[in-house]
Amino acid sequence: MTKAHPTDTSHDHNLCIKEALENAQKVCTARGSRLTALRERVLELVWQSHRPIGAYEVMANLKQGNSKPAQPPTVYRALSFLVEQGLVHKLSSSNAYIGCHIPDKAHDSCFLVCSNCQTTIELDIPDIKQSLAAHAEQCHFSINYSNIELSGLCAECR
Amino acid sequence: MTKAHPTDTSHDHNLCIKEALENAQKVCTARGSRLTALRERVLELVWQSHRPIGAYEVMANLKQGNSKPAQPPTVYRALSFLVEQGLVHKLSSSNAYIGCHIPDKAHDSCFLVCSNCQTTIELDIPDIKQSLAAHAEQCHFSINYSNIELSGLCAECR
DNA sequence: ATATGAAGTGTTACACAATAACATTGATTA
DNA sequence: TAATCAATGTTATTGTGTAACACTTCATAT
Repeated sequence: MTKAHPTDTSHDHNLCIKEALENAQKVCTARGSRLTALRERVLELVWQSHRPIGAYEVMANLKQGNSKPAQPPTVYRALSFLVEQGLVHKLSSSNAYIGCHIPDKAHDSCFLVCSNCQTTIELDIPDIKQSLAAHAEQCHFSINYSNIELSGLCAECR
Repeated sequence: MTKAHPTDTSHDHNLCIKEALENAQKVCTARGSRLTALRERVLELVWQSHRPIGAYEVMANLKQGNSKPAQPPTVYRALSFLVEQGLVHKLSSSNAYIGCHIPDKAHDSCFLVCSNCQTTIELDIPDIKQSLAAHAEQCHFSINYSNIELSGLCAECR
């Protein structure tokens, strides 16, 4: 099931961020990968945004905040790391990044992106992946990675 | 069902292209939209490519061929028109365009993209769309447009 | 036929997205 | 502590897409 969404005023999003960062640390140490200060800061910025955030937006926020400013390659490297680790997903239809709620286990997700407010919900839909794999198999095609982005209107906006 | 793929040597792809162009004309006149010379030429270039083709690649091919050279806005406008009309789909994960086999009726598709040879198969999967809509509805989300891109290995490459 | 407005295309310049290549710093480990 | 590799800094460039305005072509009504 999906956790409360950032725009959901009924929850403390700061706590949400804090949990995500702590969880990320746990995940990384368990894997022997390093969540450096920069990477953690970028992850924090991604989580702070209430909608998918672009790389240049992350960069701008780094400059504004108390962090050391960074150039595009630095930001992209941090984001790539986070995506590799499954801590963050990239939405290719908007070139934007969003924090992952279930970074522990590898998974492909399905995203519901509101075309009005950009609020984005991540769904875990194993049954659909099964079904897609079956369809693909009929064409003798084997799926490695699935990118599913659905746009429409969220509960608030419709 | 899916038509023969461009890389399938058992079929005459030129015929394929010719049919697609004729069909496009039919569709457009039926709708009262105009498939101009430029738009038709761009559509032809998209179909000629044996894999999804980028906007700048289309532009380069226009310059090379006997067509009048064109600037980016011109090419993007033509491509946008073709996408609007459903004659062409855009793959957002690769910023590339591919001809649609079933332009007559509005539909969202699912694409199987080979990560080795970029061969791309378009699947029509109404059952999965149903299922996705049902999942979305549980979050009070209504889907307008679905973008499903699956990468993996095609029959040839695996 | 021809004026008129809308749709389409041309052109220039620019904004946004991403990476190549190389220098430097920081963290392990022999 | 020297050597090594991972991470970050830096500069420059490539790739993707659009804003804004000029010009042309097409459809239609008069």
